[in-house]
Amino acid sequence: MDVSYLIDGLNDFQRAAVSAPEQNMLVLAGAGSGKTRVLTHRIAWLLEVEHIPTYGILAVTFTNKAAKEMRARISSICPQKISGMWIGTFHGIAHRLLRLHFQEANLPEHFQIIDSDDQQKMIKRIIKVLNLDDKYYPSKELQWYINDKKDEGLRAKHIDAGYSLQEKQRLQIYKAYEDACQLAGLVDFSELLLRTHELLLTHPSLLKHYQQRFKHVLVDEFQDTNKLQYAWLTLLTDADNFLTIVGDDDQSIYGWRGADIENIQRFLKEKKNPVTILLEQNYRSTGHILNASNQLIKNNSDRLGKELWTSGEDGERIAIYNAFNEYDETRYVITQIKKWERENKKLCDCAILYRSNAQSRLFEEQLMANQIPYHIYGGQRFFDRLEIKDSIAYLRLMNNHQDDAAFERVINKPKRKIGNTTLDKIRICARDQGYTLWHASHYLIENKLLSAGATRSLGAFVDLINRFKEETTELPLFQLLDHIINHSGLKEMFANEKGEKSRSRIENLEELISASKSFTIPEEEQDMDELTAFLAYAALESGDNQADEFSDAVQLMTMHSAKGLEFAQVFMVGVEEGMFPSQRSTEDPTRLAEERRLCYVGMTRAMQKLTICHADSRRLYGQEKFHSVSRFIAELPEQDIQFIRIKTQTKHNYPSIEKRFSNAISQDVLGFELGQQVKHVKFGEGTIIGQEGSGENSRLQVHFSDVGSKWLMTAYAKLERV
DNA sequence: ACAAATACTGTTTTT
DNA sequence: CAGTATTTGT
Repeated sequence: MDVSYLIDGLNDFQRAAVSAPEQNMLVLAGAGSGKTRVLTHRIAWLLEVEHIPTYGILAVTFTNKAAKEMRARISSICPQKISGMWIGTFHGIAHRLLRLHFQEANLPEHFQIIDSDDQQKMIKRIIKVLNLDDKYYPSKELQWYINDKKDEGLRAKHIDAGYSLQEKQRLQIYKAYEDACQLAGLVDFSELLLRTHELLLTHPSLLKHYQQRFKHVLVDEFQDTNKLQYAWLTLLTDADNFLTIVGDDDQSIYGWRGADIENIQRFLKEKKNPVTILLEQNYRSTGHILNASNQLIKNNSDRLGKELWTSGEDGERIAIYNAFNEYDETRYVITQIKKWERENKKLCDCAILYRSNAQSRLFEEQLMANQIPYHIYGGQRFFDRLEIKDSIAYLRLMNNHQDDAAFERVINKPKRKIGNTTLDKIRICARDQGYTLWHASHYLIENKLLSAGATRSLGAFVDLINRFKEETTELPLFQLLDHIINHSGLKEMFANEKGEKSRSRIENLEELISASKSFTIPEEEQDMDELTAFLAYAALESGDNQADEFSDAVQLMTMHSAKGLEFAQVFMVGVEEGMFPSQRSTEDPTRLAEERRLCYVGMTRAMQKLTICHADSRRLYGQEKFHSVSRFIAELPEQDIQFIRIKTQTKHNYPSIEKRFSNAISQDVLGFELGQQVKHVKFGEGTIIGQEGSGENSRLQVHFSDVGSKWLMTAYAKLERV
């Protein structure tokens, strides 16, 4: 059979990876080295050449987006083989296994997935019900604690509190949370993985079955795996089968949420005869960008070692712009974008990358003011919206009456006269009797333990849910949702809300119904009923966030969310000590190294043009902060960068200084004149010695006796005439 | 049960 | 400073 189409056009190393014999393999794939291509072609190779059946392959990713892309690309290579192949996220695959083996996993048939919001609320309730002070035990911290332990594979019973009272109480909360989830049939994100791991560990025959089935397990972005995910993968491939991991230690930027970079070394040490293949040829960026990125990342120790190169041009040098303040930074970026636009290049090829989300605000404002379309990534996801979660909660409660998280959410939404007093009674009863909230409600009603009014309201709620269930048993999903939204009072409640929100909420509800209408059960999950599959979809899939990705707009996002993307022109902004690296990372070398990797990720997003900005001063938390240039900028080699300075000269063909002094300026620039004595809040007294631009964007050069000459934005510097 | 006042807290995010 | 969370007062 001719399989040349699988390796044609690949470089030697890519080809080696794709056509390697069946073995444990590490593909160390640098940024822009054609990683996804290699991974998908490798899978096609296994199918076509090694004759692995489709069900013999398990491909794991972190995000749904990546899974979707992989599926699409494999199917474009060998369309007839795609069905039946397991491609999914860690959580998605774990969920599928738990559904298939819910009994062995000790879960109720209609168990539900809760997101971290629900999880926090559950924990909060448990802390309260245990009579612990939430001052000493903030739910957020406990949530962290619990997820941390789960990610290490530890349950409450595995942990020894020693003599620490605090640890003892934490464990008590952890335990109570575990019990409450078990009772209610709820599984949080970490639990999906932990449960699956335990399922395989405690059922050797099942484990053996999957080991024999999955001849090859392939993992993308392996540097982001945590301890539990590693254990999961190695357990699954601890037989006559193989594990292929693809990743880049230099792009590990999720250590703070448990990703363990050591997993790569662990793989090399623990797996049988692992072969390493390096992909270093970069098909994305120019020589200057690559060289500078290489130099930067060399400042990290403990790297596996990798150096990107290109056969392409050196390109333009990296521009380093030293802004006076954050306004000037924004102004500069916008000027550059306008210039780009004038060259008839596409706005969507430009990205503004920042370290923290808060930095997007000024850019939004100014882009809006300049009528430049933009798109911000990382907003709230569709299924996370309040109105959507409320509607889904009704679905969940109908599907599984014991779902405490859903119960809490909708019991008094819309208002049905069930207040805190009644709710607390239900919670306490549930705790004392070991019941779920639904069960406790029944108990309280039957034993007449509530006031007449409360009994009536609570009874009405219980009846409502039961009635819904009866009325909708035979309805298709979208009609079911439609029924709930219209008859629960939710729609009315949102419609009566004041302001813009009301309209958008109703729109979202309608979109939810139409989403459910077009929802189809994934092929590999045909065994699930429609409702279960949809609920899982709502919990695990964020809902496509970038709906308008086809519109031509400047892209704004954090450097974290830029990973995996590429843009012709990239602006990295706020590259200052204290911002990037962030203040909190500066003391700890491990975290600093991660910041550096993040910088590396940011830089390697750029294909042609990279601009790095830093501002001398910016307002932060209501205070003016003075930051020095980021050490990362200092680490870039001189021959690859170019410092941009604002020209004092009349590059825009303005009249000469003297002329401007006598006419245009004085009215144009808010009444300041050359030679005028002024006072600045921070810099003291000085003399105006230069001017540039006009109106909002005009700048004045002022010579201060204390700090020398500075360029100031006229509109923001708040200069006082002396 | 709700609005208003006050306190608090400021990386990064997917599932 | 600005946004959220919690507490307070009616």
